Parts: sequence; C-alpha cells; structure tokens
Amino acid sequence: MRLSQYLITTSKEVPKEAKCISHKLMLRAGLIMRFAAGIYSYLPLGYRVLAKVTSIIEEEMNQVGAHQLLLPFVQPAELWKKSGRWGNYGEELVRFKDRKEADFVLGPTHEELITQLMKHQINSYKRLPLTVYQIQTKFRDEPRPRAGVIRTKEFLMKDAYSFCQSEKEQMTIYEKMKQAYERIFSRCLLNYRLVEADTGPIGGERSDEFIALAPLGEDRIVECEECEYVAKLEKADTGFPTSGDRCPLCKSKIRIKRGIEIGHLFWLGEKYSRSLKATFLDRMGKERYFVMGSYGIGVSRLLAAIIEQNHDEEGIIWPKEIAPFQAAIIATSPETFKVAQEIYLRLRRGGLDILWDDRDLSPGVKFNDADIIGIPFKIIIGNTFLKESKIEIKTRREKTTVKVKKDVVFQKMKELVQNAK
RNA sequence: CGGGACGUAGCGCAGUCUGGUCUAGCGCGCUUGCUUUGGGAGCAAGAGGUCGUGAGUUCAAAUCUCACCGUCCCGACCA
Repeated sequence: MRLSQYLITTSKEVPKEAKCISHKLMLRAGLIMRFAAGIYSYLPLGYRVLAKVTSIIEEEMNQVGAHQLLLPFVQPAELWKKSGRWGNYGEELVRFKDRKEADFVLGPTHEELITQLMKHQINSYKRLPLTVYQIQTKFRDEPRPRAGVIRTKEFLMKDAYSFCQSEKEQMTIYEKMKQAYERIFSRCLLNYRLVEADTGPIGGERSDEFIALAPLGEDRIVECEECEYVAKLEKADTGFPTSGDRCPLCKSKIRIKRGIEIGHLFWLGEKYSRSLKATFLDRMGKERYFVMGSYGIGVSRLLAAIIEQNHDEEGIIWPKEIAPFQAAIIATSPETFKVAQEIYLRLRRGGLDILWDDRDLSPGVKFNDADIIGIPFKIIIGNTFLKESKIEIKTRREKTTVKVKKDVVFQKMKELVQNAK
C-alpha cells in the first residue's frame, strides 16, 4: 500500500475524551472515529486490524470443527417472548416496531435465533454434536459506555453455539472450545486468566471467563502469588478478600488484579432448547432437548486489550499476526525514493503486506507514524544506503537494527517476520 | 440512574470569575510557493468559527440567568 494514497490520519495530540491508553492510541493512530457515546467506526487501518483478529478467530473455530454462518441482526420479538428474555433482559435490549407494529429487537446475543434455526435444521442424533459460529455486530444499550472500544453500545462479537445430545458430549465440546480460546488469545499475545464466572442474562448452569489483565479493566480477580488459585472477586471462596489476604488453598498471599473480559464460555444445558421446544430424536427414537453451550469473544474489545498490553511511549506494538502491515518502507532522502519503490514492489511480489511511506515529509514524521501505528518493522533506505549500500531494518518491539544488502532484503524480511512475536 | 467535570476552527487550548479592548486569539494540523530531508524542519502568504442549542437579562453576551442537548470520569448495573 502506498501511504500517500491511503486513508491514514495520525495525530500528535490526543482528543481529551480519551483517558485510557488503548483509547488514546487508537485515536492517535487513526484506527477509529467516534460518532456517539459507545458508537465507533473503524477506519481502513483499524478495519485491517479487526480483520486480522477475525481471521485468527475463524482459523481456530474452524480448527475445532465449528461452522461459520450469519444470523440476522434484527430479530423478531416472538422468540424473545418465548425464551422469557423479552421481559427480563432489561433496558439494554433495544426494541422497536416495524411499520406493521410488529415487535423486533436489535440482537445483543443470538441464543434464541440459533436455537430456532437448529430446531428446524436438525432432528436426528446422527447429526450431533454440531457447533456453529458467526462474527457479527451486536447492540446493547449500555447505561454507560466507557474506555473507547472496551465497553460500547455497538460492537463486533464472535458467538458460537454448540448442540449436543448429552451432557458428556457437551463437556467435550466445552473443553475443545476452551482450548481454542487459549490458542486465540495466545496468538494475540495476551496475558490472561481463566476464571469461573456468573452466568448473567445469558443464563445456564455454569460459565467461565477469560480475563486479559489490565489496570483499567472493569473486572476484578483474586490471584494467589504461589499456587494456581484464581477467581473472580465476587466468586472468591473467602468472601470479599483484599490484597494480602490468605489463599484459600495454600495460605500464601493473594493479590487483587483488574482485567478486561475478552471471552466467555456458557454451559447452557437445556435452558433455551426447552423454552423454544427444540428437540431431536435420539438412538431410541425418543424426543430429547438439545444440550447447549454458547461461547463469546468481544472482537472489537480484543483490540483494546491487545493495545493495553502491547505498547510503549511511541505507540502501539502490534503482534505480527495482528499488525495492519508487516513492515513500513521509509526512504529518508529524495535520492533513495527509486530504491524504496523497487524494494516495495519486490516485497509485495513476495507476498508481504507492506506500507510504503512515499510521502514527501521529513524522516522523523515517517518514523513516528510507523511507530504509533505499531508496524512491526521499519525498512529504512537513506544515508546508510548512500554510504554503505545497505538497507536498515528496525524492529518495533525489540528496537534492534540489522543492515542488509538490497538483494537480500526480501529473504531477511521473511526470516524476521517468521521469528517475530 | 446517583455524584463530578467539561462543551470556543479538524485536534489541543486561552479568553468566561470582573459583560464593552473579541470584527474572538494561540499551538498543532491543512492549502500555495521556495528552501530543507536520519526521529514530529524553516521562511513567506493563505483558508478555516451559528463561541453546543434555545430562551432570557442588558444600550451591549463567548462572558450573567434558566432550560435543554452532548461528551468524559467515579459509582450502581452489566458481556
């Protein structure tokens, strides 16, 4: 991509609305723009990052045999009345009437719809177990959106639903999904904890949450300094502990930490299949309710969590799998413009995703832009090239530099990208 | 929804207390030209504002009063 032809607007100054690091950096790097409280659009650069995260999630979901589909965002209220959530989901549920005065909701989650879908699609145990997922915009009319993209009214979510014939089968899926989540969050370079949680308005019998550690997080967890013990603050075995209290398991000191909820697993059991009368015929020809699970990842929120844990003074430091571009090419003098172009074309032909900063600006501006955006490598063609015929490659995260000859830049870049975090 | 802060150019701010000097100013960014080119360059010339909205007080309102709208923070609530 030629930067001069791309929609990128970075900023030295921070809009005063932003208080937390990820929000500031997302605005400064020009990833998002706010239209109302908790309502954001993603600019091309932000969308690229969102797409990278999305594709990691898709890979891992497909890996565990989940099938991607797309449910409607606008949902008939009828199903919500059947499940009982029309009455008890609360004001977060946006309701409206169409021109014929029929009730609808904007989907905050999709248990009702997917259950209804499966009720019609599956009627034999031979087709089970089955897991499906979608990546889609959700709407929840939050009383107080906050911290940029961490709590918004409209957000991108991956929601998966599993349908099984028994609790035992459901347990297997639940575990597989948990492992898939662990791989997803590791690929995002997130430091997270897995804790048991409340089921909330989704309901069901148990739930587990993935919490990315971050000081601005809304969730509090209790963690032992020595042993494995970790729990949500409100579910801790010792009432309402404070830092320095004793671990209920090993009596060492515990710590309170804050974090952002990035993923949630729900053991739904028959909650929705019963209320929507979704059944299949088992081996004995007997009608049975599906045993269900649902599994969410806040995709847009993930970006904020990743930035909270991967940044420095200069800006974002994207993990290589998430970076909008793998490298930025920067020519620091007019004489090296042609060489930069040549390298850009070479690397692009080789399949690397490159941002060529071909703007007529001073080098400092280009360095700073590449840094705030968080591009993992800067390929610098300037004085060093004119003097030593060498091209420099600087690593964003480790801040190291290597110098290479022009004709091996592609090879070296492939190697660096391969080994990068 | 309770408590607090804020709203002046695309962004960051000054001016508001004590009304007139404001035909509203500064920095960044933007446009044009020339010079520059290794960590946010220099000079020159420019463009850009219903001072959140509405009503009121006054000879006179960015400035005072009231109402409303919007934004952010803390809390409650929630994924």
